Amino acid sequence: MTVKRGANKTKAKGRVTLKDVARELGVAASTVSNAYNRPDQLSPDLREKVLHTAEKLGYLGPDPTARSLRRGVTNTIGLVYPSPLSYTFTDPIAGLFVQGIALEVERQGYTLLLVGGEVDDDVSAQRSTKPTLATATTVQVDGFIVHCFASDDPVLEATLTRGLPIVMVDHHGNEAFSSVKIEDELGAKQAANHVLEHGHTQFGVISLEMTPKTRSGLATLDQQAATTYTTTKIRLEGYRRAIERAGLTWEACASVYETADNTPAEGELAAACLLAQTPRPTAILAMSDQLALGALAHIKRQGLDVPGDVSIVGFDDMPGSIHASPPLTTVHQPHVDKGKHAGKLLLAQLQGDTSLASVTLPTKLIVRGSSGPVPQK
Amino acid sequence: MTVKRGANKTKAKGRVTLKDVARELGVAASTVSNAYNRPDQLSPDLREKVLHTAEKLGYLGPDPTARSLRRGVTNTIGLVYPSPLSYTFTDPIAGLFVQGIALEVERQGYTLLLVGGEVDDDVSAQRSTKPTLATATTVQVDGFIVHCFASDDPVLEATLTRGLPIVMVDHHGNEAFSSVKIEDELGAKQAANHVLEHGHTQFGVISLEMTPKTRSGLATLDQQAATTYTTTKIRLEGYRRAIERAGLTWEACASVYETADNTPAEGELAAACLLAQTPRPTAILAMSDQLALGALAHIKRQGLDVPGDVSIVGFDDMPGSIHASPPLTTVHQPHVDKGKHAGKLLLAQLQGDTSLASVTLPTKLIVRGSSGPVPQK
DNA sequence: ATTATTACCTGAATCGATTCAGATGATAGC
DNA sequence: GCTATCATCTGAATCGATTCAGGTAATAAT
Repeated sequence: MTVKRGANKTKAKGRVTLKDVARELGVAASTVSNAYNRPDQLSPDLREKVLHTAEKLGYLGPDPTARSLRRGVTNTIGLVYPSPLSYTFTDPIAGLFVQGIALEVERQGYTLLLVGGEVDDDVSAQRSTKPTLATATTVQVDGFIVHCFASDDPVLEATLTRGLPIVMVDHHGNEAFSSVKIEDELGAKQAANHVLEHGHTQFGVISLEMTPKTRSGLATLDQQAATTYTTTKIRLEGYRRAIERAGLTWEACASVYETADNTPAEGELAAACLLAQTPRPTAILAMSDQLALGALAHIKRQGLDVPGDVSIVGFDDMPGSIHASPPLTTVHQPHVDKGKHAGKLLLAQLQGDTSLASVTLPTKLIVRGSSGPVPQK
Repeated sequence: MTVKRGANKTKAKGRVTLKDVARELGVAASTVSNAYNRPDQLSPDLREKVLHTAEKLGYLGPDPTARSLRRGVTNTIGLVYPSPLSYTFTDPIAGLFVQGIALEVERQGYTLLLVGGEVDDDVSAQRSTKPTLATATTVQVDGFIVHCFASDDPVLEATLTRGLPIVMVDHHGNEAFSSVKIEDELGAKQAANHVLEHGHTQFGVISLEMTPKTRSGLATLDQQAATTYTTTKIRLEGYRRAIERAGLTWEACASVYETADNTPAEGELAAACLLAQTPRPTAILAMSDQLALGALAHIKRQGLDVPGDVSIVGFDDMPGSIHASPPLTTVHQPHVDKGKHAGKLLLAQLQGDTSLASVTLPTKLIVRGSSGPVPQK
């Protein structure tokens, strides 16, 4: 790594404002404003002069903040995540969702503000000696798209107090907002049924976080029942219902491992733990492809064959899962579409539509190479 | 897909302001402000009353825009891309870069505003009947991180006119700003040398965009020379120098295909075209893994073996490349680190550091399965 | 008992624009 | 020649807070 340093230009001290331009030219401030915002309100001549003087004086154009204050509009949409952005964007599917939102809102002139949950470490603790409000309450936006799991999440609450238009994403059970979600339960059932049809009867479930205060490890029935993250809860139920519907008993046939992070590394830990159970699961149901891919890596490293010894079914169909070896069987969900719908719904609200809409997108099982019949013997 | 609609709550009409709270309580506005911003400036008793009255009246806390105007600070960093966000986030490495930035700036209380280039289609043309300034000029931020290729890009120019602190990323040749880049030329040389060492003498180069107005197709020497996107230009030079250094002639040994988008689909087109050249290239040098992966897919579909018949070397080492089959040989660049350095450099400027720093991060050749000796025959 | 602190609170100025109801003069209509 | 219309431009109000130099009254110091 190479680093070079040099001197910088001196920074402009006193800022040039619209008023300065007006004074210099002997015209009213409103005229200068019009030169920028309503060219038809003044003679082309004068406008030319205004623009020219502005340049001469180093006026950089109307200050966006002042304009927003006066107009009452920011042309910005807040995309809120419960976790720090540095974690959120660890997951490749975050980008797809952003892409979808952008597809809808960008051409309407909106920009996207990323708002992450609190970073909790000593550095931020030190920062919090200053009186800080949750960033969600201090952010300048016209509306929010909230990607949130738990109803009691502080970030969510802070966001709600803003009284701005909101669209909730992947959040089940709160009918007070417009929302976009997927068929989580159906998706989980599809995954489980797939391996059930292949004769599997022992399952290892790799679960996403169940509550905000989470740690890696096997989850007891009680812990499972205490799940507050709605997506996790519903997928878990999907797995369970499918398994029970097949005449099996959940407690006897499925071990559930709760992960603290949605990362391949956690998937590896989970797999290691689940493979140590007796009887050993022959099928792994993972709530995300990130986890599934980690599990896959670990299992192969143990010298076991996938799907010969163990079948794996993921969830999300993230880009890359198709390239795994073997390619990952997974439950596809339309990430980009989710973003598009969220954007569309928020846009409608911003344009005054007060009706409340809820969109549920379909999931689809994609059978690839990581799943197969239960091993004989 | 399921859609439900229902009635929404009525929206609050006249907004409750700090002044309303002050009036209701018979105190000065400054006191209410202090209740929120400097609790030590008033008695706990009164503060309690203020907060309570605020809640009673439905006051949502200090308006962020007004606060920003007064304070002269937004606590927001603009991340500027030359292309629309909907395209930018098509590339998985965009997320990694965001992650890196967030890692640095998030805990300092900054949020990230995504600013994309102009969407140019009929819809936005229709929008432009309104007098709109480039969004980069209307966005409320304290500073910019600009990810930009061409020096003459209008988005870049608009950004510069703001007179705010800036860090340029992946932009070579402009020493007037702090910047973060990678060893692009070295990386390209590493890629080319790798296949040269394996005896290859016929190359197909799959290039990224060379200019803003670009279209897919073979690029003549003139077109290559006219490249304005600096990253493309430098990588191209790297390939070329390595090849000439090996005693080969660029024109005779390398066909260059320029792609319009950095997508696998374009990579496939490029591969199709390059394979049709005579003599047929035995090694493909792609300027991104997205392109390389597309090429790989196409070549395998043609019944050719990689690396048996054709070697492929990518660039970027994006997540997923390792899972390709065969795993992709590529030039690794530290995406997250790039973000971190950009964030750090901007933060320094925001804190008053006026020195100008330029960081160049190393690249590294990662040899995996997609490259091998030149086919005998 | 007098002065110095301290704790708590207020008023007015300010941040940088936008907006809209007019004022002014010039042109057009009859 | 007189009114109506039009094209330009201006002034003042406003958006919603923050800040800082004081002002009081109560407490502490001498």
